[in-house]
Amino acid sequence: MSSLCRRVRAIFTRVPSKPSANFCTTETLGNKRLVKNTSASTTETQLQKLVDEFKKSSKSSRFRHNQSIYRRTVARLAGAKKFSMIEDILEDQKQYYNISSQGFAMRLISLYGQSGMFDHAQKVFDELPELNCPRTVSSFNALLKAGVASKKYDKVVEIFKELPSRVSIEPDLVSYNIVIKALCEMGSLDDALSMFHELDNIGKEPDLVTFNTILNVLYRNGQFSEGDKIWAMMESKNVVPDVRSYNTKLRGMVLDGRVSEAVQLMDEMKSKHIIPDVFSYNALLKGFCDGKNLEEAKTWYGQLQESECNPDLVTYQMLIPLFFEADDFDMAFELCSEAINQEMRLKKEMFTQVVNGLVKQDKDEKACKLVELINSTKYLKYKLELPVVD
DNA sequence: CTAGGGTTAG
Repeated sequence: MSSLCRRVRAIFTRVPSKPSANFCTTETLGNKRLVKNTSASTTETQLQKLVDEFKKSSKSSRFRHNQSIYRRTVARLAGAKKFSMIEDILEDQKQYYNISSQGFAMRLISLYGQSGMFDHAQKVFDELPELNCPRTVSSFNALLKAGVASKKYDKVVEIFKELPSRVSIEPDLVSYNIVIKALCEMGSLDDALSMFHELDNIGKEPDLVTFNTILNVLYRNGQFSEGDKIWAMMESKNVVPDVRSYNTKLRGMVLDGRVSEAVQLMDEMKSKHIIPDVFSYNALLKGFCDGKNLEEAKTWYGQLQESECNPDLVTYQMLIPLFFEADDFDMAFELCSEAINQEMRLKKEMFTQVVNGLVKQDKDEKACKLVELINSTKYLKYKLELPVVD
């Protein structure tokens, strides 16, 4: 291998926590040789352990009060597509008396929704009376939301149409907001808009959430003047736009190529004491990334750092490619370092590009520094190989 | 003590 070739090599290797788990076994199936990595089954075992621990812990009512541990655990299992494990955990919860408290039952519905298991969510809703839990508009809304979360938009619309009369529930504004959201997500913009306009007829006033949902779908789809009309309607109804309203408008302007107007809108927000958040900054940064405007991107990244909010994964996923594609590997290096310090889970490929670019520009010291920084982290699941430097 | 709705990139 030529030395140049070796120099630019920065290959990622998986380093398991225990070396003994590193070996691969091969087996033959017909004429194919399959490589079976034992770390897969290690994960399986770990997750099963997690499930067992969880079920044990949930005997304690104190544990059951902890919402976030439910979310995190279920999210992790869903990420690994271990749906039967999710079922195992959540069905197990039904034995506890507080399932009859509406909040706890709704949590199950919502957790099933979050995992994409809408049928299970629906089953919990159907079972509520047996669980001594009254079905109300709140649990109905939890079910609708579960449908949106699991992207079963047709189901949301269907349930909204037929279920209330069957179980005598009166949908409220929250129900409408969720269904409007579902219609937006399934691309039925016209239906979403007609439901929005129909609110008036049924004696319901759209609120901030309704407006933000509609504004988002309009601006996102390039219907800028329609969005502006809705914006005006919102103000005429004395619904005060919040940071999310502004963010959706910022993204609209950027999508429309009006980046300097977006900058002005940012000033307008500040003058109205609406503090821009990381979504606001990301919206502007997207504009500068699309326009390959490195200087403005640097400036606004600086503004973001000085602001009360922090850059997030989206910020770095936009900015790092902007700079390495323009061969500004020094800036890419800075961004990577900051991202790592904030424990951002960037893809290994992104780091490879930066390391390779640094090596290409003979910035070996930085290249090595970056690799060492990555390898010293505990939160990243991969390791980099040090570039071979002459 | 546990409850419901709206935002970004790739």
